[in-house]
Amino acid sequence: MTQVAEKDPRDTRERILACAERLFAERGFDVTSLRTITAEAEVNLAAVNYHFGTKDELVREVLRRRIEPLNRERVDMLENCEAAAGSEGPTVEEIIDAFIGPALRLSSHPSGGGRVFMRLFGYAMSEPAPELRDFIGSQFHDVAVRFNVALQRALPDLDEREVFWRMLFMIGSMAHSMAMSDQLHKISHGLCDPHDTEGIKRRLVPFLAAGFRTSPRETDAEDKR
Amino acid sequence: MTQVAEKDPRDTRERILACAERLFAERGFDVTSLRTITAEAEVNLAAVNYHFGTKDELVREVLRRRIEPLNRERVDMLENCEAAAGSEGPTVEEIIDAFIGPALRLSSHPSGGGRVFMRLFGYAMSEPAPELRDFIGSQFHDVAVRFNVALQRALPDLDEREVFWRMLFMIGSMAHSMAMSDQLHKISHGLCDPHDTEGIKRRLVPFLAAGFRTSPRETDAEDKR
DNA sequence: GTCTATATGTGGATAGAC
DNA sequence: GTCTATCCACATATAGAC
Repeated sequence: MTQVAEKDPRDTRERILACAERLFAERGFDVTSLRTITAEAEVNLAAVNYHFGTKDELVREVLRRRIEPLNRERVDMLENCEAAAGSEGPTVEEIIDAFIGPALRLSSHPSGGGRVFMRLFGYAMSEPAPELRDFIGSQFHDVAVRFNVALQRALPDLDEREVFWRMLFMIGSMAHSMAMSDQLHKISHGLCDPHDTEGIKRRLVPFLAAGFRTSPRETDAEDKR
Repeated sequence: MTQVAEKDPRDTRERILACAERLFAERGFDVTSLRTITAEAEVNLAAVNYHFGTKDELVREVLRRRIEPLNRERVDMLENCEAAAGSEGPTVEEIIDAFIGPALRLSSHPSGGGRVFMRLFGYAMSEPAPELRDFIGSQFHDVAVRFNVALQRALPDLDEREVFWRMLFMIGSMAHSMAMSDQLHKISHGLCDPHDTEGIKRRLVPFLAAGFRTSPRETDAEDKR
């Protein structure tokens, strides 16, 4: 009957996930050993294999834990602004914001780990390991399709292919901005503050919206040879 | 006096670099062992340490070998279009093309390795290892400054900070398009051909130019609170 | 410059006691 | 669920003969 809570059985598991996330973000998946993770989390080495089976499964769980709620929020935001917009549909800015906003918001969330994941996220997007790429691709497939449809509707001049390309550009600029977050301050000689996620969004959304809105005429002309 | 050329001493070194580049791109720096590289290149394991000292130095040399000529070409193109444009300076499109064109051209170069490096390049940009990040940053520093100046001149409405952010977005979309090149075909259900580097450029340059040209008014308004 | 052999370290994973 | 002890594979790097 003391005030000290008895050990939550999920505590170990959560501590492993939190430390793994941070270390993966700082150093990468491969160079971070299970020994480093368990030492940092102050849990036993064997606990990882007990809770997650293998290191690969731990990596996937670290990613899944953030990506799933993130993508849920994206779809929620998209549906909300679609409902609010009525028959003419939401603007390009609103759609882009529904895609980018949740990711940037996560990174400024006070509950630790968000900002850490921002880097991890940007990094994981271009991880070469084929199995991991496939895993990440599968996590994003439905959302990508959902936003592609919404963008095609908002931009009737663009065909499906053109929207795909431009979404790739959008995801790239977002992921890169996130992956570079800790380097940016130095590179820009203090001019850009990577922690200012509001500022990033305020700059990125109009930048991308202008890109999406530009006429595809030039490319079409050559495609039809 | 046979027609078989005697072994070029640089041959071993070059074969190591070529195989390392390909394997790094396919699997990542850390998981690719020197043993895999030397087996593939059909050279002795110890040859790596003889020619490059350490694995880290091999990694840097693989990157340097492509980045240095790439960045030279970028600056050359920029200077050429600046000279041709006269006093009013080159257009945003020309500047963006000078930055992105050489990278995409490298990827479609017939001499093998180019397309491979495209993936490696996109991947290395967001590699978390701090030493490698610093190395890559140092390789790009001068070029980044050079293009920042050129873009500021072409876009007098933007201040240095805004140009920095937009360059970050540009680099992100470029690097990501390159890193994703082999996945894109699948994701888009065959709609997008990642080998079509001309097509990428034809889509990416107008997309980015429109983003760069968009008015920074909204962001300024809030910055000045 | 190239090879074999090896020193030396570290990794992931598991068996089995508690 | 948690721990210790350990197995075993594989890594980088080097010493020293050719």
